[in-house]
Amino acid sequence: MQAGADVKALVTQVCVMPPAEKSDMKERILATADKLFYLQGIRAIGVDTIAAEIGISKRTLYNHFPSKDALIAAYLERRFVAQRPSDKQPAEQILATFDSLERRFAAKDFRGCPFVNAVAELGPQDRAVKKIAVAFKESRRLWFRDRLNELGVANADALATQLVLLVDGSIAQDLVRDDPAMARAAKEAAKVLLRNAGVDVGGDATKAAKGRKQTPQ
Amino acid sequence: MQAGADVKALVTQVCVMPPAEKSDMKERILATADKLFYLQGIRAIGVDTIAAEIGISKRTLYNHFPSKDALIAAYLERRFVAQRPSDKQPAEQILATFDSLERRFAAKDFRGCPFVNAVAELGPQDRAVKKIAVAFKESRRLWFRDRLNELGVANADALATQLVLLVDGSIAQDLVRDDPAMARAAKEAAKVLLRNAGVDVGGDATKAAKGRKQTPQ
DNA sequence: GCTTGATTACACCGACCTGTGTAATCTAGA
DNA sequence: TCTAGATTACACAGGTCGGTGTAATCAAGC
Repeated sequence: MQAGADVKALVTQVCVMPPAEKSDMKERILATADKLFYLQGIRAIGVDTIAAEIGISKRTLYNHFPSKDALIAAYLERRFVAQRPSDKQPAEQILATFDSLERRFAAKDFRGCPFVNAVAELGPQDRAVKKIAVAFKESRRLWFRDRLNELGVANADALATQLVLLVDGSIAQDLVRDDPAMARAAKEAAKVLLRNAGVDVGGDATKAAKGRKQTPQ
Repeated sequence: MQAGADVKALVTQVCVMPPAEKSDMKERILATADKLFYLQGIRAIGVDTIAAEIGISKRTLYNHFPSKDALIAAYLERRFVAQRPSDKQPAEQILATFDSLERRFAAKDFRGCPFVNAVAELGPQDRAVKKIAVAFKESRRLWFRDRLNELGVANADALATQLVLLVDGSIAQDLVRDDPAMARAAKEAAKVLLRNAGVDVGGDATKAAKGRKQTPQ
């Protein structure tokens, strides 16, 4: 499956359906699976647990999903949320990503990146999971790249990669340390990288510069 | 358990014992558990599998470890390898970290950070696992900070945090993408951050600067 | 009323899991 | 040779897991 198709499918799912209507059983199952899978882990949660949490029979769950694997795939696809368009300046949008990250870190139900976690849990053998995880990571990288291109940055592609490293790095660090400050650290690093690429991100361009001394070697 | 104690225990374990001697059963179990846990996942591997892989009975395994949890803890503690001292310049040491990372990414048995994976797999409820994961992450951060202090960098602490973000970010990205270039991207970003802090990392200090035109390095 | 489809309860399967109990066997050292 | 500890095979307990089969129930639309 491709990134574009995933996003399109999701947008259809989210936007076309009347919002309050269709409290579909399938959606209820997915929402519950999402909560439990994400918070407790995919392997840690059995289908019985999900059914019990909703108050339905296991048979009903299996009427909507042919297998747990299918439920896992649907869970990840549902997590593949498209970034909503913004009218802010590209540089602000990029930096706002890290503010949003910090807010999510502070929430006590944050448990890292569901895609990375799924790959870590299910292993590289699970091609389907890996595929959607790659698609998600790449979609975010391309989002950064598009913003950088809007800014006229020359090496937008390489810089976009570096920015996603900061995003995923802060997520991994927060996962083990529970420290939302990781997002701020990532933001500061991002500012340096952007400034170095000629982007005006406000503040003094040489603010953090010049550690005391260093010996030329 | 503390980071310092862990490192000390490990150094004892590794250095004091004659290398070829002591093909201890305990060590054989640990080595096999390490391979299987790391490559396939902790939850995916049962104690029977480990025993069968070595060719011993499950009873023997339980004679050396009181429970699977204890084996998991020992596995992670064994992974807590101390960085060996280097005579290279601090800046080189820092950058060499990313070269080493790239080499490990290229190996086909690389499966991300065992500590992050364990936390992702076992969940935040497992306090013991989380504790050692935090200790490991912090020890690496402190290693960076020490090198930066040797360089006389002013905000060594903040910069060290940013560097570990790049390390963990590249690990997470490589885990899902299988792309060793993530390590190079992290290294380039690290160079920019170091340069911005006044560290001489070789190459033109303003080469990548200023948006528009420049040749790829 | 009747039909159709969704949902229900519930038993059950085979597989795998961690962990234990036991009694026999092997091996190294005094 | 005797002893003590490690290791063995093997059965088994008690549990969870994913998944299925079946027959009853419920609700909506014709």
